[in-house]
Order: sequence, then C-alpha cells, then structure tokens
Amino acid sequence: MRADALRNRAKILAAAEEVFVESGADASTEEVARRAGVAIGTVFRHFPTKNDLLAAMMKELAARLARDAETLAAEGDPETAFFTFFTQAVEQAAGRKTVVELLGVDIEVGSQAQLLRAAIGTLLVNAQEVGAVRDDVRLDEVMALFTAAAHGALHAGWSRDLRARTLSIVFAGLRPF
Amino acid sequence: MRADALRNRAKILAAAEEVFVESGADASTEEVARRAGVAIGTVFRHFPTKNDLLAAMMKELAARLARDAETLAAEGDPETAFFTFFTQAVEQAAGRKTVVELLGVDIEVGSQAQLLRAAIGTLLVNAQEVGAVRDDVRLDEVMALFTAAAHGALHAGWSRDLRARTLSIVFAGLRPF
Amino acid sequence: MRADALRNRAKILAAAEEVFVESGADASTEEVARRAGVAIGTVFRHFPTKNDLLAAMMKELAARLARDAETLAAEGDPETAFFTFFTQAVEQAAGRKTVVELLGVDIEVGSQAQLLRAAIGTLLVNAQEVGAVRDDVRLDEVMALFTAAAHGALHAGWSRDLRARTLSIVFAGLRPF
Amino acid sequence: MRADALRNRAKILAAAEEVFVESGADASTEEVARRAGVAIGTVFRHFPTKNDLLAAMMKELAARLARDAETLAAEGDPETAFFTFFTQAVEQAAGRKTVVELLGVDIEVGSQAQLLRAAIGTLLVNAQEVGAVRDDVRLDEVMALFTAAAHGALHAGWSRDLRARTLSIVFAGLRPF
DNA sequence: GATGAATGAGAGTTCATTCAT
DNA sequence: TATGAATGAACTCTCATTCAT
Repeated sequence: MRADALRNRAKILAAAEEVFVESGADASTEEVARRAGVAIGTVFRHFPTKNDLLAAMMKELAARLARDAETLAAEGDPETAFFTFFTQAVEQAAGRKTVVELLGVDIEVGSQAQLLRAAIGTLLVNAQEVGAVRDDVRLDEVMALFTAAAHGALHAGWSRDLRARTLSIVFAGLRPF
Repeated sequence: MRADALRNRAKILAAAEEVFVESGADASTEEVARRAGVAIGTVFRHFPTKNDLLAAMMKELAARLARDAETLAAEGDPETAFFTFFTQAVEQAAGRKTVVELLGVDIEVGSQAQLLRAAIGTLLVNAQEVGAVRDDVRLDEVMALFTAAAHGALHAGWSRDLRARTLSIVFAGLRPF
Repeated sequence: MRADALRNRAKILAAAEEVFVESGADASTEEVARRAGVAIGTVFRHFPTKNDLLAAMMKELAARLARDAETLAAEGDPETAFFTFFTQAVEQAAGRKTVVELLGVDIEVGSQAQLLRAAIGTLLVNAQEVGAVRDDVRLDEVMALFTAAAHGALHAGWSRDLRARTLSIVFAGLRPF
Repeated sequence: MRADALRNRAKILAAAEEVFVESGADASTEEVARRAGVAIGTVFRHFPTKNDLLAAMMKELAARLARDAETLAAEGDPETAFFTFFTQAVEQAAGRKTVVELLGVDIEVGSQAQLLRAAIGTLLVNAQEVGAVRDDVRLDEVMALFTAAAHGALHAGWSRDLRARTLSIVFAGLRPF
C-alpha cells in the first residue's frame, strides 16, 4: 500500500471514530468521507462495506485498550493496575460513543478482541493473586461489567461524579469482604 | 377520541413494542402498521413522528416497570423487593430489545420515567432501612447500574448464568460489608 | 388497488417499455420514473425490484403477442395466419428494443410466456395441417427462429427490405419442398 | 511501442475476451485488468475508453472469423465450405458471449468487419456457383441470418440439438428447391 | 378518522476514468 | 510506461412523511 493510501486509511478510521462516536452506528458513510476529506469512493475502496469500516474501527479500539491494559500490567502493583484500567476505560467511553455501542455487537472484531480479553484477563489474575479481587470472580463477569459500565457512561451521560460512585459500587462487589 | 381510535392506539403501541423489541429501533414504521393491522397513515395520525411512537412506547414501559416496583414494595420484605425487582427487570431486558436500547436515549420519556424513578427510590429506601443496602448508596447510582445491567443483558447476549453472576457482583457491591 | 394506483402502474409499464426499448435493459429505473411522470419511489412501490419491472414488461409483451396470435388463428386460413404472425412480430420488433432483448433472457416471464408459446403452437399445427409448413418442423425451432429474427431485426437495424428478404429465406426453409 | 507494451496489449485483449465472454459487456474493466495481470491504469492507457477496448476485441474476433472463412474457402468444395463456416461460427457463439452480443452493436468494428464480410461473400459466391445456394440470395441476408443465429444460440441457450434443427431449416431455405 | 399510494431525500455500493507516485 | 489510489456521478433500493381518496 502506498504512503498516501496509508495516510488516507488512517484519516478515514479517525473520521469514522469521530462520526460514529457522535451519532451512533447509523451515521452515514458519506459523513465519514466528508469528515475525512476524501471522496466516498475512497472509503469504500479501503472498507468495501460499511460493516467492514465499523469492524476495522473496533479492532483499533480493542487493540488500543489491550495496549493500555498491558502497559498497566507491566508497570505497577496489580490492584492499582486492575482498578485503574477499569476506571480509565470507562472514563474514555464517557467521551466517545460507538466505541462502546459496538463492544458487544455482532460485528466481527476478531483476534483483536481476543487480545483485549487476554490483557484484561492478566490484570484480573494478577489482582486476584494479591487478594485485591475475589477469587470466585471470573473473566466473563468482569468483561460484562466492563462493557455495561462503559456503555452506561455513554448513553446515560453519567456525570464524572456519577461514574465514580457507580464504579465504586461495582468495585466493592469485586473486592473480598 | 372515539372508541375505535383508542383501540387502534393500543394496537399500535402493542405492535410497536413487538416490532421494535424484535428488530431494534431501526425497524420500519410500516412493519409496525402491518403488525397492528392498520394502515400506515393511521400510525402517523396517532403519533405524528416515529420518534413520538418510540417515546410513547417507552412511557408505557416505564409505567409498567413502575407498577411492578410498587407492587413489590407493597408486598413483601424490603430486601427481597429491591433485589427481586432489579433481577426481574434485567431478566426481562434479556428477552426484549428496544426497551433497554431506549432507556437513556434522547427520547423524552417524561413524567412516566419520574414515576419509575420514584418507585425504585421507594424500593431503595426501604431496603436501606432494613439494612439490606448500604446507606451511602444513592438512587442515581442504582438507576445507573440498573440501566447498564439491562443494556448489557441485551447487547452482549449475556447467558442466564452470566446475568446471575454479574448481578451477584453488583449486589455484593450494594450490600453493607 | 385504487384507481390512480392502477393508472400509475400502467403509466410506469408504458414508460418502461419506451425507455428499455430505447436504451436496453441497462437504462436506469430513474429514467423510467421520469418518463412516467412519477417519483422514483412509486416505481419501486409497484415493482419492488428493477427485475420485477422488466419481468412485468415482458409479461405484457408476451400476452400481447399471444393475443395477436390467437386472433390470427381464429380469423383466416392457417397458412396466412402463421406467416403473417411471424412477419408482423418481427416488424414490431424492428421498432422496439428490449422487447426482444429479453425474449430469452433469464427473467421469469412465467405463465404469460407459456401462453405465447401455446398460441404460436396452434398457428404452427394449423399451418402444418394444411401443408403450409413441413411436418418435421417442431415448435422449438419455430420459437428459436422467431426470437432470433426478432432480435436481429432490432440489433442489426435491418431495413424493411432486408427483413423481408431474410424472412423469405426462413419461410422457404419451413415450407415443404 | 515497446515490446512489453505490445505484450501487455495482447494480454489485455485476451483477458477482455475471456471476461466479457463470461459475463457480458457489463463486466468491469477492473476485472479485465486483474485477469490480464496488469493494473487498471495500463488498460486505460492502451484503450482510452471501455468502448475502445470492446471495439478492439471485436476487431480481433472479426479478423479471426475472416481468417477461418478464407481457410475454408481455400480448402475444399464450396458447398461444404459455406455451410461448415456458418455452422462452426454458430457453434462457437454458443460457448461465448459478448462476441455475439456485440456483433451488431453500435461499436465501430471498422475495416475488420469489412474483411469478414468479404470473406463470407466469397464463400457465398462459391457456393452459388456450384449450385449449393440459391442465386437470388444476397450477402446481406446471409449476414443477417448469420448474426441472428449466432445471437440466438447464445441468448436462448439453444441446446446442441436445437441449434442443429434450427440451422437445418435456415439451410433448407438457402438451398435451391 | 382511516386508508394506502405517492413522494423524495438519503443510504450503501459500483465503476469508468483521472492522475499523483 | 506502469501502477493503483482517488474521484464522483450514477444506480438500486428504503423509509419517514404527506395527502388525495
């Protein structure tokens, strides 16, 4: 792929995130093209289907989150890592939209999502090893709570304060008694 | 409004719930009309806009949930009432669609939503009075968790088992230590 | 169906024949709508697919030809009937286009085409009974020659004279020695 | 023109015949490029327009047919030559597509078509000289029947048997009584 | 009031053609 | 010269909304 094509691909993905975040997955591909400053044909050359565009966007997001998780896991103590990641991701979701709207949709996110799941899995296990999270909590529930919280932070327009209060309840539920 | 008009209004609302629950908010108004056994014009006479139809549907839902909450509050012990309502509502959400998809959307649900909020508020206060829920938990967080869980039960297609496990964490977070 | 809807259906079919005759099956549905004096949505309400429109047009044509064949069969002597029909149909084709372009395409013309085939079959049998056409000629070949001639009259823009000369060769081939 | 450019031109023409034969004239130029193993730009450098590409292809076809006709004329007895050519060409058409679809379209085939016409003319005259074809038959009609039959063999998907039967009628019409 | 046909903007997608690399 | 990315008009089809019947 040529340099300019790569640049366009990136511009389109960025625009897609912007647009879909603002208006949900129903936003038009045309709008994405406009925002990216390319013609509509260019979008479809890179992503033959609107769905492909959404999927590519999700992959990027998942990859980004996975990287964040890995970084946190590598850095500090497990307890902080786990709860920080959870909090950060929800904070980010509060400013975005589709991001979360899609984190569970039928779109094929594929391997990238596995990576994210694995990364969160690591955070969880580490946290459990130091006794920061109950042992009977499984990754499935954590992912579920994660998605739900992110989704909520967005749709209900939770205020920063409400986000904190809601998460603190979830965190209390995850901690040993 | 004439008797048959009232009947039509009801038929349309019922059909709308059916259709939107099955296929999400993108389902066509035409399909609602078909399901209701009326012509498309009739739908638009009762609800001048598709959005109006969705809003009316949500009002009904909120009212129904509020009634459920009140019934539970009147019936048994506060602890059971509170957690049962929460669980039931999420279970219902798992089988429906729009219901939740809209529980936070920009649609003006209005007074009916206030009723629901009030009803849940009662459940919460009662539960707190008997020490089943921590005192520092506020209605806002409960609503937030409620919506998020309902949303999640739906989008991620949580299995019955996962729903139970996830809620049990949330409930643990709500209970006093 | 309401009276005006019926009128529109007819207008659309007429326009479709006009347009497709002029420009082949690749002409745009939009052009048909314009020519019919209706909005594009109206065309698609009557014929949910472009293919449906083409098929409906073909049905009409086949029905018309079948009627012609029946009339000729009922009227005069079998020899004249058979050769006149063949000639007339080719003459008509010379002024039309898709009409013929489609007389063998994969479009489902259905029962109407059977009718046409049956009607030509009658003409053929009658002509054979009076010894105007060789007995070993079968309907299949007649249909094949018919379609081919019609097609040719059109695509190659055969002049009236060339049409006559070409058909006279075909007719000679059909007659007993 | 450089050697590699010439080679590309040939590859493109070959690919074009393949592709258009398989899928009709609506096939995309992109597909031709792919099949030829060149980039789309290269196709357009050699043939500034899709139409030009089609025309060039037709020229090739006409030339090839003309060569076939000349070979047959040089080889054996005129009667066999004439009818064999006719039959062969129709047989070929049955397996191809655009080939015929275009044999009469508005594309400028030009001089090559004249060659083909001349070659068939020779076959015809020879056949008439030995009394295998009626004297009053003119080249125009022969070309007309030829095109029509080829077209038909294709569009109507005539079976091998039907092709034979249909041509036998045409041939009977061409022969003296 | 109810009907359902008509409207037309807009969506996703394709493809001949151009032009920077 | 070849490449292949970009363009944008055009196409089929959908659907909320209007309005004559």
